[in-house]
Amino acid sequence: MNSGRFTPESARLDDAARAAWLYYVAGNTQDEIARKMGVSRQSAQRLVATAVAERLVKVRLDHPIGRCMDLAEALTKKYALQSCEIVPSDPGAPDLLTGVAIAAAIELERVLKSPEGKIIALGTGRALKATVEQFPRMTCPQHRIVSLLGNMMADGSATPYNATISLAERVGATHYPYPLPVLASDAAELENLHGQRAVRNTIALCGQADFTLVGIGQMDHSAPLFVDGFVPETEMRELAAAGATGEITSWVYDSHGVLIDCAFNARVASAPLPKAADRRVVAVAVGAAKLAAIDAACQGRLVNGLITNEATAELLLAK
Amino acid sequence: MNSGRFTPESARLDDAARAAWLYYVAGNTQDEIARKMGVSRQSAQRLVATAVAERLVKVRLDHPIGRCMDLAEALTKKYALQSCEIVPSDPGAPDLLTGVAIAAAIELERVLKSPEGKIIALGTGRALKATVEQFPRMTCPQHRIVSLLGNMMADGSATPYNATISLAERVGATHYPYPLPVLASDAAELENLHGQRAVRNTIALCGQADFTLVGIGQMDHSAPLFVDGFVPETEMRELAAAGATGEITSWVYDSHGVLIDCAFNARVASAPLPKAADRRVVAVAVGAAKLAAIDAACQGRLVNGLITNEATAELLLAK
DNA sequence: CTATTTAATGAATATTTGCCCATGCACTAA
DNA sequence: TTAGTGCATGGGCAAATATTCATTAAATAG
Repeated sequence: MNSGRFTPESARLDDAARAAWLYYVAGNTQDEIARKMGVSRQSAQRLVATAVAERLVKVRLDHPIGRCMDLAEALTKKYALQSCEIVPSDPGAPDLLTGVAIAAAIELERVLKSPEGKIIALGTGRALKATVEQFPRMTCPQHRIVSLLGNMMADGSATPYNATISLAERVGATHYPYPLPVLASDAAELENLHGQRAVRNTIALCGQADFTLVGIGQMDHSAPLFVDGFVPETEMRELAAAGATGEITSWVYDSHGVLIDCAFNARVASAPLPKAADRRVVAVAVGAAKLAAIDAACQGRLVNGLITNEATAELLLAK
Repeated sequence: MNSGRFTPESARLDDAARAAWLYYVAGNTQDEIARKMGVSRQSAQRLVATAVAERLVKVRLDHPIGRCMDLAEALTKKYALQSCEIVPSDPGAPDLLTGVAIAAAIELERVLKSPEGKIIALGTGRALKATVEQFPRMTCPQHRIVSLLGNMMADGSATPYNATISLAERVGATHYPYPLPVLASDAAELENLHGQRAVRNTIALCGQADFTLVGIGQMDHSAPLFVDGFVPETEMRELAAAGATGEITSWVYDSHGVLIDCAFNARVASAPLPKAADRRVVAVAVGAAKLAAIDAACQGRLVNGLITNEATAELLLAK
């Protein structure tokens, strides 16, 4: 079935999807698929592999693993969370994002399935990007998806960890990107930027969000803010000295989850973190490096929901 | 790590879910899972197999083709078909023939790629014509292509929906047109026509066809037989009164797919529809107007293969 | 306590899958 | 037209997975 008749690219994906269906849904061997589709066994293998690589194949596990449920309950109690989801860890790869990404996608899906139009606010980062990649294509134009912060550096270049646009594309919703850099050069410029009408509107939407999904950044040498080049090493050291423990949408907080009153936070252009306790603000974060940052964010009620994995959950409870 | 904390059964499923998670989400080999969970490789394999058998693992294909394959499977079951192919619909043009034409051409191509000489029997109509137009030029003179019916009207003029000749030209195979009108004026003339040596030979070939591809005609006011002028309005009304639901190569059948014993069918000059269940008889048909006709043809086993589109398939299943 | 049945285990083996590489075909630029 | 480049193809083989089967451990009845 080597249909190269229309656009070759979409035909290739069509065939890949078809092979993957025969493999995963119908339970054929690759040999049978090869015969049925009229290609060689190796080609059939490549088609199946393509479908996986292109993320056409989504696997999810429909079983609450007892250990994870226990951990979720314990964390909910410890931090007075509204929701907590723990996925199994791979002991060999405790920082793997796929698992939590699937869980977060399922959570998000639940919100987006609602027939009433909702406002979804998203942060940025690797965890958010992985979440959106797990998201199936669906049609729900009734919702609005808004970005909590920009992903531009001061010079206008962008980081690739933008979740809002990809998610909005997948679900066909209207979306509101955040048309500012992450950091202003000083408080005066910031005021100027925030004066723009479109920006004010976007920030207002963020405040009304029915569901807010963010990542959590640590503030050590492996900090996303530092690694991605938003903050130079000198400033990182200053922040560390001021007690900076973690960061959500660039707002830096201390070990109790209280925003630090400092020059850096005065330059942060992101939307304010939602205060209202009745809105769902969920963090997706995994890894020992983020431990203190996650603990602080939960303590300080910066978030009221957490999606993480078994290994991280155990460390949090041992803290 | 075999947590035997609660009932042994739920612990077993917990372990199965965990193993499946490590396998499908984290991408471990069963060997690695065995080491991590402290069991033998075989046990790890059994855990993964258990999770699949217990349907804990849900695989979803995030591609339009996936939906089509699900529909194909459902239709195959509903009508006990040997083959079923569903192509995506364009919601804006649900009756567009291009998609099914490509699918039918691919199906045909597979048969013609065989090195042994095959006999291919073709009907007529817009769907068949579109199919042949999608057919690539190839050289396979080992096959014989035979027409299941004529396309002349009683006065000798021809409709343009002839597939046999164009297909034979494209592949360089010998072909056998059907040198009769669609309808004889009465049973006596028909007997006379069928007595011709060439006609008898052609009909015999049709009976031996390895692959038969036909269209399906509806029998309402938009019926091809009526629109193309083979049947006058008065006779259409008579046929409708007799329960005529659809038509394949002009043989008219009722809502259960049983040929109607009537004056019209007694005048049909086309080759008999293949009876043998071991020969592949595939219909190409699309559109809400043809719904009842397709349903009846499948029910009555007039065909054992179906090529249609998503929209039509959904309507058929809802029937 | 023993005999019998049942289920679980891992060794051995068969099947299936993944990957590398030589080959050849199509396309491009000269 | 031709040489060059890239890319899909399928053979061959190693790795991974599934299955079979004999053995052992656990459960149950007598």
